[in-house]
Amino acid sequence: MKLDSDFYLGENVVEIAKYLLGCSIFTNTNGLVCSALIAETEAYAGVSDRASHAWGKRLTPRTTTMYEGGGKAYVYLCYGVHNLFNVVTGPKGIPHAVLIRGAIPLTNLKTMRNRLGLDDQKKINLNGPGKFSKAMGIVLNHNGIDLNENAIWIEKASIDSMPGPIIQTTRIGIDYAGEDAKLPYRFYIDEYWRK
DNA sequence: CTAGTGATGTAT
DNA sequence: TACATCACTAGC
Repeated sequence: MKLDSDFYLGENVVEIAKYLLGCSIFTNTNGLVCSALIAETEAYAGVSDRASHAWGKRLTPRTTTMYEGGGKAYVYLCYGVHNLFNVVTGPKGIPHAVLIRGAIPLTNLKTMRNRLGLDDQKKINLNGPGKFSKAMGIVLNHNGIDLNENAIWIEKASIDSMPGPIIQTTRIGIDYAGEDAKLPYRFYIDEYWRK
């Protein structure tokens, strides 16, 4: 069952980032459906968070999606190479987002291997936001799409996919954010990887 | 450790 | 119109 559309409208982006751990994310790209279990997330807390693209109420062509209200996909190109996927959360006008940083492959591993250029036997590692998006077939065109539709969606964790201990720590790759780089807005499921 | 990548934002 | 920057990854 897809997450309720009201869920994405929640005010507390940090709580949402944590809750998304253990949920399943699905993509249907060019008719190829893949799914993975969300194992690592980061919260970006809107206008007051120096690490956020929307810091200081910045509203640009790129960040418009973040202001459109929870339940949208915010996808942007990082380092000219990687399509990073975020879940927009919060009420309309509040540009909160959760970056999906890592996942465990669940279904259609063959398609993921093809997209990653891996051999048949090789283990698929989605331990990084760029790799996650690449394997799932998420590209810039997905920016702004509705997560209640059928291109990308998230389902609630089932009882038997409930994760073990969750680690809460600082975010990656945001040294430019000054004091806000110390905020404990990153979450991951301990048993899947440690970094 | 370092190079590569190109859209995006900000300043001319 | 120009230029610096970047929520990363692969390969030493």
